[in-house]
Amino acid sequence: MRLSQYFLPILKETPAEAQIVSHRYMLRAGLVRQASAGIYSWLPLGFRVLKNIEAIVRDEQNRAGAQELLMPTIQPAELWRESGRYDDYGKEMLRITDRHDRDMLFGPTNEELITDISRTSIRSYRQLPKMLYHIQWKFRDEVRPRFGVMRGREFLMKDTYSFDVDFAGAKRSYNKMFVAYLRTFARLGLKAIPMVAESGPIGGDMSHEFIVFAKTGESEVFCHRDLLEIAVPGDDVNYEGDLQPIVDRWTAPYATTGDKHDPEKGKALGDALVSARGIEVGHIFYFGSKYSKPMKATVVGPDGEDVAIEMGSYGIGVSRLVGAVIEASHDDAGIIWPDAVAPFAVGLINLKVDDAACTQVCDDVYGRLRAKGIAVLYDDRDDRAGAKFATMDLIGLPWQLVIGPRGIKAGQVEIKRRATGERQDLTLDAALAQIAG
RNA sequence: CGGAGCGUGGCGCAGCCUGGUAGCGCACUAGACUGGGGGUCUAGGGGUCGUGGGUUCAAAUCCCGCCGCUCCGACCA
Repeated sequence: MRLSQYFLPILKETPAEAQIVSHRYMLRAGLVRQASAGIYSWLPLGFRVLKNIEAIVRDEQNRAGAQELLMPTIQPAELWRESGRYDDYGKEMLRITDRHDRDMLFGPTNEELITDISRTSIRSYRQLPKMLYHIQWKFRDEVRPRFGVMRGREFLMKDTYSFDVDFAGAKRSYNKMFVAYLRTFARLGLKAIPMVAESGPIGGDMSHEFIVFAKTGESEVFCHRDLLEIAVPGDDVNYEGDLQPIVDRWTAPYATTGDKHDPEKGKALGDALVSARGIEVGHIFYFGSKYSKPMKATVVGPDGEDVAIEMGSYGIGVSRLVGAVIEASHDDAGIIWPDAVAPFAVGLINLKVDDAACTQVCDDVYGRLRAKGIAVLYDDRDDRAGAKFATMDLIGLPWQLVIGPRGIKAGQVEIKRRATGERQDLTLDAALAQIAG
């Protein structure tokens, strides 16, 4: 993409409303624009990041055996009356009335819908287990939206729901998602630690929040430092095998969010205790028959008796992750995108567009990179070198390829790794080889 | 939902206290000079001062209502 033609509204000054670093950079780098409190438009650069994150989330869900579907944003109130949540949910739920005066709502979550789907289509235990997910916009009418996309009212979320005939099956589903989440966040370049979370109405230990450390995190968290060093399951992980040892390994060390912290246990860890602020990027939990019972989602079991389906739900805040990644990866000059989510892999800087030879080389390099399938943002604008460097640093592309008349004379180009700031003068071929990695 | 604050060209702000010609920086347009870390000069365009009412000869400025947005707290992926 040629920057001269790209829609990238960069802000030199920080908008007054942005308090935390990810929000500031998302506005300044032209990723999003606020439409209303807690509601954002995604501009081209931000949209690319959002889609990259979504693709990784999707890939890992599929790998774990979950199947994608898509449920609507607008739901009938009727289902929520069945589960009893229509009255319980309160003002966070945006209620709507259609032209026929029917009560509708903008979904804050999808348990009711998915339970309705399962009860009409899954009749026998032989059809289980199943894991279904969707990636969809949700709306929660937060009293006080803040921190940009980190706590918006409208947000993109991946929700998986598992269906099993008994607890042992539900546990296997839970473990699959546990492992999938470890892998997903690692691929996004994040170190996310599973922590014991509020277990909800069912109790037990099958509820974990996945937390990313960040100075601006919204809640205080505590964990054993060993958790920061455990290797994430690799591509070869077998989801059909026994995942319990992996889960045990990750859940053995102490790790909990602030509200469940036990100071005694913390003290016992001594130097090994890590206390930090964290951002919740995922939450998995088992809820048994909480919805299947009232909504009569049952299957015929092996013994011919009806049993309520055992369910769990597993969320990842996709849009929130854009903010979380920035919180975890930035410096004073701007964003530092991990390779896996970067909107473009390379920023190509033409230092002197009115130098015919220089532009010739840059155009050629632009073509070669694209031919290799490498996403490149080509700064072909007639602007000062300094301004171009500052823009590239702000938008945080992993590689900068800098080409100017001076280097061309010496047979060299400069590549800069955004994350380290390291710069190398190389021949063009060597630079391209390095970028292609 | 409790407490606090802010709405003035696209963005960041001053002006308001003490009523009297709407201003600055950035961005934008044109030209010239410049050219390896957010350049300089010249000349321009763009604002019914959130909105409705009130006071007054006169309201961005004083008073009241409403709307929007932000911050602290409680709450939440």
